[in-house]
Amino acid sequence: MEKGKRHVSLKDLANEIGVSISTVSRALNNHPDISPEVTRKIQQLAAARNYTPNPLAMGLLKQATRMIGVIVPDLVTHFYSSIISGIEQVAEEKGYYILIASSNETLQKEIKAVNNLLKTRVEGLIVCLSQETRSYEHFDRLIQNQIPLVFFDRVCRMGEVPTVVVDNEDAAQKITRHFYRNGFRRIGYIAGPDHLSISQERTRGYLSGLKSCGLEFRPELLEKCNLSSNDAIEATGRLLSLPEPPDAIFGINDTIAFAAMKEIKSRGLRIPEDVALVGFTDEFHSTVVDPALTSITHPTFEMGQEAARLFFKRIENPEAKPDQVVLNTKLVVRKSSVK
Amino acid sequence: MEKGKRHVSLKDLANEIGVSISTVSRALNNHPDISPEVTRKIQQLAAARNYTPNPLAMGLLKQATRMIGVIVPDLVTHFYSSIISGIEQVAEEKGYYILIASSNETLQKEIKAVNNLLKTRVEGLIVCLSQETRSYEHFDRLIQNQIPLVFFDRVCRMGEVPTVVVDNEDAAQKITRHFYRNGFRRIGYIAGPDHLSISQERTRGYLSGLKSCGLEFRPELLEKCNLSSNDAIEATGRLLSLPEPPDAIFGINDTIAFAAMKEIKSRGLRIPEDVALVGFTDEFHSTVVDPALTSITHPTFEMGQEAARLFFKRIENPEAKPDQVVLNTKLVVRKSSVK
DNA sequence: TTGAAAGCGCTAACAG
DNA sequence: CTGTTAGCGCTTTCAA
Repeated sequence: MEKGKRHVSLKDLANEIGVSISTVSRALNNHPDISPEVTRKIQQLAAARNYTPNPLAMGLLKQATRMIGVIVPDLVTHFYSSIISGIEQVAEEKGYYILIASSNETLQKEIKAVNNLLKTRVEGLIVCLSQETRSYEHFDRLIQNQIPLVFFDRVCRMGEVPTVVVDNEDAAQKITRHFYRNGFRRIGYIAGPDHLSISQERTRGYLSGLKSCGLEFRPELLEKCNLSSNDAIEATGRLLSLPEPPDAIFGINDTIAFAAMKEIKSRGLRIPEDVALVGFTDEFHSTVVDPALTSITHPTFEMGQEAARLFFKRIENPEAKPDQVVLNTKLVVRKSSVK
Repeated sequence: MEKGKRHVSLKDLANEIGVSISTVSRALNNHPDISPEVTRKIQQLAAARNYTPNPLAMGLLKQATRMIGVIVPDLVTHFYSSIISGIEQVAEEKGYYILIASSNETLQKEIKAVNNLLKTRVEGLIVCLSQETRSYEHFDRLIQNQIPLVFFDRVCRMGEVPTVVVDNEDAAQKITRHFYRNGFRRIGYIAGPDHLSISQERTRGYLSGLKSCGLEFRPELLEKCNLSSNDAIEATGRLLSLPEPPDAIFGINDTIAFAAMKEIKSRGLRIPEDVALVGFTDEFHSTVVDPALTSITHPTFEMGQEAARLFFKRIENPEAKPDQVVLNTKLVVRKSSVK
């Protein structure tokens, strides 16, 4: 290996042994044409020299980079990092790498991430939409060009693109009924932006949950916010300032549940005595807050795994009808919602 | 562009216009040799056809992939994801991508991650050691081969490798003194594995802090644990079961601080009345737990930025003496440590 | 059984 | 001003 070069190439091996590059290539691929002894010798040298095939060269040749782009709304929320871990696990098994980008919940950065990832020649994308995203041209381009695409959690273009979601309507219904069973009657709900699939579905579950309990829907108890902590705090404030404030609230995700908890406490109200609270959060954080938070836990790691599996299915069989995987959630009851 | 091909190449453009590939290449690079009108025409077509240079080809040619490998102990802790965001931001400015791998706190996966990332021809690595790592051959190989390497938070081979850390000794001293000032005298400390730089340094700060307050060091108040939640719970248990248990505890990181909080509460003890608690955590989680947790906050995002900057410095000037950046922490006092 | 040559997409030295 | 050629590392015909 010449100095300055950090990786051994087939050429280096070929020169050292005194055979041609193609012989080395074949030997390393266990091609039957090459004599066993030559093969052995070459493989030994390759191991000794720490040879690994250059993925750039392979990529050029095969037009396949073995890289998947993953776009999430943010990196620091446990929900997404856990999903990423799931994706990574399955990808690794297949010898793929993932390139992670964050949209920061903005459409602009999402579009940029799509473009950047495509520039790097990822073989396809696994995406959770940003909360701002309500036009989908940047994804339609991919669909037209047959670039493998999978959505999870916040999805669009279902039917054209494989998706992994949880049964959001069911989850929201479970929460509403749980409140009812525990004696709460003025059930408030802090939703997200209307155009998000998860928000719509959970709102639907909230409404049908109320209905099935024989409760009337009161518009003032349904608050909306963008998914930021600050906005959620304000939304909670509005609910609590109502002439007849709710005796129970559920927040559409992690961020909102915690924000609501902060705001309730900061007003000197007790949970669950004055206001019960349920959120969508993970196991760990739910138990560390006080009172422990009743919550819908997502099977995040599995969501990631499933998304990756759908991705590979897509690569292997691009023409097949896209799958729609729906995972189940679990309502874990803790102190925050039981008087 | 032939069908089936997902990306336009110089050749495609060249054929379409009827010039040579090199003319197209030069035009796109604004080479002065090419006539202005030809340049304009080519650039227009390239834009229309959505041409982007193939990074694989460039990588092959230039022997530079513009990718950085990042290895962290885990992905789901806010501390690391926030650092990653910082790295990513600086990398993006330089037109670099990062490839993230998790060691899962094990040496075995760390070694594997190093090898895998090198296989993909990343230009170098930015790493936080796993808690198990006490032998460094896998990094020495990189150092010998002049492959750019930066360590952050948990570091080794200082002097040979640029590092970014916080002033851990100072931080631990701050905590100890804070306890003392607030009337606590039996100050317990839950450390991590001995071989970790952060653990050593914080222990040193704990000891010097005690000394400067005129307190005697009691060995039974210094507990060790691996950095898992369960182990931290046990360590806390041991402290609390002491004949003379501590009236204040500080935990070496996020995970441990939360675990300690759980264990203290589960024994029916009050914070801070029975036991005061201080941790190393981020802003957000510190305020959502109850009581709000006094803590040392790391400038995580800046740590990431700084690590990336050191990395590029290394690439640009491989011979320079490696920098050792030390960032400051802040003690944010909340309810958990003030009676 | 092995080698030579072409080609994946790109740049740069060399010709014209 | 533009085209030809070689080469980055690899696989795969085609020849021998």
